[in-house]
Amino acid sequence: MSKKERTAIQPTREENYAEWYQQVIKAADLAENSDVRGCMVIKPWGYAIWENIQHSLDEMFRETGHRNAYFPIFIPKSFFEKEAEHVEGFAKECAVVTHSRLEHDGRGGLKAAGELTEPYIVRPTSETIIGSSFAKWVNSYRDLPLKINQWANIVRWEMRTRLFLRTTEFLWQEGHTVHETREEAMEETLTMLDVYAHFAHEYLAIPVIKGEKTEGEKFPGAVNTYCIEAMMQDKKALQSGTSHFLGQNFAKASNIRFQNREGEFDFAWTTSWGVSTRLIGALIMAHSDDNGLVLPPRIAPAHVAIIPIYRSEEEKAAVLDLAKQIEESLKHQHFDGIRIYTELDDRELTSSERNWYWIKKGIPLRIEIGPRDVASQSVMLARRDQEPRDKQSVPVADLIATTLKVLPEMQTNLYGRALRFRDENIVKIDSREEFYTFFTPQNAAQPEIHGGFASSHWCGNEACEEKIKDDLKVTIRCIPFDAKAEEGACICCGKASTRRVFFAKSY
RNA sequence: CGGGAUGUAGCGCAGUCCGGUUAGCGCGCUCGGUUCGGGACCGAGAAGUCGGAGGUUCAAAUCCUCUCAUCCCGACCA
Repeated sequence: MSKKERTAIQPTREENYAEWYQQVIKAADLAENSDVRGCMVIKPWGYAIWENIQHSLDEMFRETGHRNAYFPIFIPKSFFEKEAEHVEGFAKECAVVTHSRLEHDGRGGLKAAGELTEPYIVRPTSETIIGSSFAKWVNSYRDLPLKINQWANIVRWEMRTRLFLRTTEFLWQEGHTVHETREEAMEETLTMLDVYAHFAHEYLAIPVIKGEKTEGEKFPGAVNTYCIEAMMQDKKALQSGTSHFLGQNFAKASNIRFQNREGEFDFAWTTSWGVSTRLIGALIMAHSDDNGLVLPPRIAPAHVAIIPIYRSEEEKAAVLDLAKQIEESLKHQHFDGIRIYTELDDRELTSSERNWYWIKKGIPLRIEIGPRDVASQSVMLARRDQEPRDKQSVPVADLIATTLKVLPEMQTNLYGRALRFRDENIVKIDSREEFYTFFTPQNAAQPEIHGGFASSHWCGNEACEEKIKDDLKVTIRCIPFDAKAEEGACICCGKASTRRVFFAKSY
């Protein structure tokens, strides 16, 4: 009780959250910085998580009537200029291609040559380039709705980057749809937000709050932006996905028109929505602990690490024999429709080293098999959602049944844990003083640690939002959908308000 | 982009203030042996153009200038 256990990750979350986050990524070997400023190399274990995210989401997109397509990475500058707010929002973070070739500079190096007549922007988002195609594809109301998704890479020249959370280049999906009516486009916008929320809940085991962004926080060029917001373990908010109702703004900019049922021309109604590799950052910060990554089974690249333990060659033969037999039997199983992947780790390392290796990588289950187990025809089973030394002996005959029972149980357990944490850290605050105290760090040395989410009244005035942002670096994360109509006073100015919104510090 | 810090072996660091033989330490790695069910131990060994460029000096990891990268704080950021 008294002696503190050594944790696999140092510092701990408590000691230095930002550094802990970096160390978890390193220990799990998810990604690393590259030689290109702000860009990451996503390593196999991290990329496999992204692929799982892709597969699961892609099925949901397909089921909701979307089809995948691909559009150019380069966007002519003139396309970009068509939507004024859009330009305003993205201009400061665009990579611009101005030349088409390299020539020898006569000093042993190369210089850019072949200046383009019109510069290309490396896509920071694709509304405008996709819009130009949509304008050609849409002629009649019979062509609608048009529901397209693209999996792509994006470049935004951010000043400050952090692995997965904000990188110069990142991977994402962007849905772009075109509709005949405002109502239909709005329905699509909200449907896709639901898909994201469902995905976060069911696969990432992360509870999210669905809501609408304020005028100040919405997507440049959108009429309405909806989002899912999640709470990380440092109690900060992470915007995990957005869905935009674009009205006719982009249709007008890209000239997406169709002949309606009366034979007249109408501008179409469009939407766009996306989630990115940032979700991996959310996953890390929602579940991981001081021993490293913790992965919900439904998104984990592999589910069971099998760790044979032996001394002599005879022991090795017997133990490996059982290990292989177990691997064989497990890897054809499915839980929740997901195929179980195993990792038989017989590297020449001590068993505890191999054990800790997989703990740090967040694999849901570890199975240790030693000579004693061969004799008793049982194995030791350890769950990543429990302490490293909590293990249970399971007869080989029951192993498949136990695995199939435990994996979904862990998924539920992780969600429950995250939900409890979040709800414990959402506080209704009605006094301005209390609000300021709540968001003022207790310890100046660790300004990261603060209260959580505040559910407070807001009058709807942008000036109040701005004031709170300036004073506390706290923003309105969203106006939640499930907010009940309620009389109250704005936390900032005291004027009448009709509903609460969520305030928090965010990533 | 502003303020601060850091950059020395694969990783983590000392050495830099106050310039001086052959640049150290821990982990990791290789070889040999003992170990192995909670991050093993003993012995031997390999590995570094001190982030890069330029300068000062008889002499630079150390001083000066510039530059690149990373981290933290800010500004910025669907």
